[in-house]
Amino acid sequence: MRHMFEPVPTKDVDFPALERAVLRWWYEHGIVQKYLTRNTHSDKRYSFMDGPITANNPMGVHHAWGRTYKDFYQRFYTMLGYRQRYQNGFDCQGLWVEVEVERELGFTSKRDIEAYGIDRFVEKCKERVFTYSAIQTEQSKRLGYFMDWDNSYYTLSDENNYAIWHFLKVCHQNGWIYHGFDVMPWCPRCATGLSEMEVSEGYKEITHLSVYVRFPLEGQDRESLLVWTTTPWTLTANVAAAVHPDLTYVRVRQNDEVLILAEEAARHALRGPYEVLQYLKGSDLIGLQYRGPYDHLPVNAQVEHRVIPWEAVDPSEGTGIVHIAPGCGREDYQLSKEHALAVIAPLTEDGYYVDGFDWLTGQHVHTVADPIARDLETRGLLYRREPYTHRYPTCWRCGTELVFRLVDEWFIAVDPWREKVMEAARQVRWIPEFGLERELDWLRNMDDWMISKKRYWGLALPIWQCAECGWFDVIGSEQELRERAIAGWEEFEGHTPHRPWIDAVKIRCERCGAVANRIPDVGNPWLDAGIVPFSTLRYRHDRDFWQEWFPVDFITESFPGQFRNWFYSLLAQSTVLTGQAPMKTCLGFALLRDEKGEEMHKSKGNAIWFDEAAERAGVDVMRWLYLKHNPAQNLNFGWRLLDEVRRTFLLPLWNSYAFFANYARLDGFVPSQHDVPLEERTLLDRWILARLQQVIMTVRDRIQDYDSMNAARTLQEFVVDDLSSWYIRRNRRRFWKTESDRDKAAAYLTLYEVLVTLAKLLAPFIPFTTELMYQNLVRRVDPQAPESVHLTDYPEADPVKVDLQLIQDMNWLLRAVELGRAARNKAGVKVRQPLARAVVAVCEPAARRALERLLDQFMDELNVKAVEFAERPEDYLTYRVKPNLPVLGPRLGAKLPAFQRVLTEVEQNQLARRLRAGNHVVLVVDGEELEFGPDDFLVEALDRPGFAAFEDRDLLVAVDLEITPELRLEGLARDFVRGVQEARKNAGFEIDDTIVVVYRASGDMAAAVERFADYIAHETLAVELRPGDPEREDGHLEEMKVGRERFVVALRRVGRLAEARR
RNA sequence: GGGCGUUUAGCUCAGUUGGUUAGAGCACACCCCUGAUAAGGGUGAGGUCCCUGGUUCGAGUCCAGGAACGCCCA
Repeated sequence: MRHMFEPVPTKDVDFPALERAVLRWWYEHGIVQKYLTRNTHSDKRYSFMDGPITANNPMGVHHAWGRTYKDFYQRFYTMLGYRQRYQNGFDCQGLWVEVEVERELGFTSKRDIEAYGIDRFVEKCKERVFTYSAIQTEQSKRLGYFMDWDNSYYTLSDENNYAIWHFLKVCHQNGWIYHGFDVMPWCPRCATGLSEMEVSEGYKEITHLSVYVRFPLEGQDRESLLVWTTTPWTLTANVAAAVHPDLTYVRVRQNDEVLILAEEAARHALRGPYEVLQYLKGSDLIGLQYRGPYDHLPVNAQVEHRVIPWEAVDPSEGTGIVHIAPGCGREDYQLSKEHALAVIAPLTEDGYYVDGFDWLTGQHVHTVADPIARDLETRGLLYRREPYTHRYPTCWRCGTELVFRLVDEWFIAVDPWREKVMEAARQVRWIPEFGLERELDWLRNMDDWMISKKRYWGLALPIWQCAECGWFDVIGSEQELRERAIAGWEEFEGHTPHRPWIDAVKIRCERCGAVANRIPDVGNPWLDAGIVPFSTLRYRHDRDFWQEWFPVDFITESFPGQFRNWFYSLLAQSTVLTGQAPMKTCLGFALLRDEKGEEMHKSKGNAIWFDEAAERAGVDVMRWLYLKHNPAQNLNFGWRLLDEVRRTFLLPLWNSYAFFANYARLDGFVPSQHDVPLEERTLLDRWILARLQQVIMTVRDRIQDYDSMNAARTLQEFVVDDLSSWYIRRNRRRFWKTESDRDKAAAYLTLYEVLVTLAKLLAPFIPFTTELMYQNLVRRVDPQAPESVHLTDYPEADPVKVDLQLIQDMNWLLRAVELGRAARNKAGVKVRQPLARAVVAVCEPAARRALERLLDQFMDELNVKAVEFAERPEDYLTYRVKPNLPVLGPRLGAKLPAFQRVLTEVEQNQLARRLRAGNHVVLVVDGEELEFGPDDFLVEALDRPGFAAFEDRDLLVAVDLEITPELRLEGLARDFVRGVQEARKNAGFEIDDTIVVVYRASGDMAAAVERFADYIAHETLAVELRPGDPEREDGHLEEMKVGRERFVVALRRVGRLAEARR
């Protein structure tokens, strides 16, 4: 028993339960640790850099996709003997964490946080990060992800933060860091700006009061530009009016005034009759000065208002003249820089008007639309008002309508190094290839990098600024800060470099000598992630180590978004510090959607959580799904798809493995006790081994090219088609025959080799299932073997076993078999019914040789007693070509009879073949050459009487349909066997139970059972087969019907074959 | 407005350097096989390979122009 294989269950296999057991075993036996250290002394190294996962929530199935790639490629290189770091990373800092903590604490604004205490709040953020990084670690382990989990990096670490300080210092030394302004979407309730991503989540249909307003021209009497806006509050900050320079505008007289607007807009903007006085081009209006609607406010005292050009003006809505308020709109602000316009910022953080706005000062931005409209009306500036419904951004947290607000922020100028970083991007191999174009497009067009955010939890930007004179400096390290600190160091010492502790430290203004404070802003979180190739590779402290691992060989992340986030920050920071890209290959993958292709959302109820998927479907199924998928394509994830993977791949693999293990166990087969040289094995044995070598070569090649999709497809095809559906099915009898001869050993050895090799080949894909296979197949019988499949070497192809000729020959056989089955199918003769002969017509000598070589397989598979080769396919399948009268009638008219005569004279088979190939033919009808196509004819295929044939290009297979009484009895005997086998199964007998069969049959069936009794007994493991009265017997009773024949059997278990054998 | 991608069977997708008659899975119909397989196989039906033009002996594949959809940027 010691060296026997374990039995393998095949009924209702609970893969998730098996996986949990394997997982436990791995960690109990230190397998992961051994995996991590098995190449410690290798001179080959493979450098993978993990993009940090946001440690803010449990893992989703979309994370599992990326983490499967990460694990997969690292496992492959481990099995190839490469030394690696296996370091995972967590992204810790940023608003996303703050938002969740705010939610936990029930906060709604920054004021709540400040009241609570920034220090306590920041600690809460850290806590949350550690909570979820621990959860994600456990989930990743469940995924089978082998990493050095105790060595994970956290972007909140001191080292990561100080490494960014170093980067910013270098930027500052180059003079790239500056303080500037920008206009951004702002939630007045939360008192914070929102990123683009946040904004895009919160669009709603909202109806606003829109107004048409007169901007009276300077020096003209009762003549105005007509402008339209959906945000009346911004009129208080108006400084310009924009027109499209190429568009046609009109001056129109209406009542006692003149209005100017786009010609195209006049019809929908104006109310009542009007008279066009003049047409002009937009460019004619540029430079005109006008009186703004709120010139009388103190803030507008010095502001000049004029008309400027803007190509984006669209006359299909509004008036074709756009009101410009640079302090209240993003494009407006951009235009203010181009045209040197004044910038008026009317709002406080909370959305109230600041001083200088007269009666509006102290009013809230969301309450002033109507008062402003009334005010304009009173002063004769309102042309008309109109409710307007549009999609408008709201805060995704609290639903408040956003406004655009001018804020002061810190930037890194990018123009000085834009070209260099583009060059670095070109050094990277992008998968898919279009990744390069995307990245270059972003790099070409990106604005200066805004690195500040007015929040609490994040990188403390190391910028100290003098409140007196505006001087600022960037601190590059903790040492530098300590040296330059003039106050607050004691307060800070012992804390992480975060707010609020870091804020206590002051330095001396080098320009005016005053005390300089750290600016209160925190950093952009992509700085945190982009510095990782430095911070985690000891760049600041151990350059040799860094040199060894940098640049990294491989990174992989979901690409939508990352071109302007991680990929960007990686390239940018590395280019600034080293002038080169930090990675050699970047594999991007698309988005994970639900089964219908829609985005998964908690609120929609279509989200699938990782834990749920792992427990319901199992992670090997998930991993196979991910690895088999085309990464460039969105993945429509769902239960049906997971089940399909289980059914179409994992089960056939498992059942192949179970077949071997269970029979080898019964036979007491021990691989090491047998040796059958290749040349003594059957053709099928040699064929499956030859195919296996091909598979090894292809799979290695595909993985090395980061093409898991085609590696997986190759393997699946091999497992399902070659191994399960062909090799094992064709060879079953060799395994369950009772004699233990050399042929049986050859079969076992062959299947064993294939399965063990497959376990290793598949180990990086499906680590759990392959471990189960390996433990049973290898470790049970060879305690000297590596302890785990994940400690073995990746298989290498053995050139001796490659046999291309045999593979080619087998392909001929497979094709011929298919045709034979199709022919039987056509005639409605099932395969279980033996037939006297098949006829094969082949043109190619190579094909005939191939089939002759594999003739026994052909005969057995098609259940025929003999095979003949024929020269002329038309002897077995002839064609008749008939005119397609509804088509030809109208065309040929009176020539039709002549045409029909011609048709009977041409060689029908040749004509048919040409037409079936889609070719046109020329026929001479009444002395005229006419061309005809396949649609002009009806082609009928006729079998030779007594035969059924099927052909495909250069190969035809026909079967002789004559069923002699002898053949019929044999067929019935096989039906009887099939019935008894079915009954055995239904009775729940073991495969090696021997039985007594009592049956009742009549007519031909009775004759068949009698005639083939030995055969039946042998096939069904019946020690006794006796006619009688099944109803009165003990045991399992079953009634069967085959065609018109009925029979009843009773089955009783009497012993076990295995006992008899041993 | 610019960039990138996608478009192949009802649905989801493969399709190598241009090369027989364009494939798979799901779904549908009929049939078959099965003591490893609650699996699987065969056949059928289902195609304007988005459109137009070009290169070529030959284009789903290469080139040009266009359309629809998606993502990014403005």
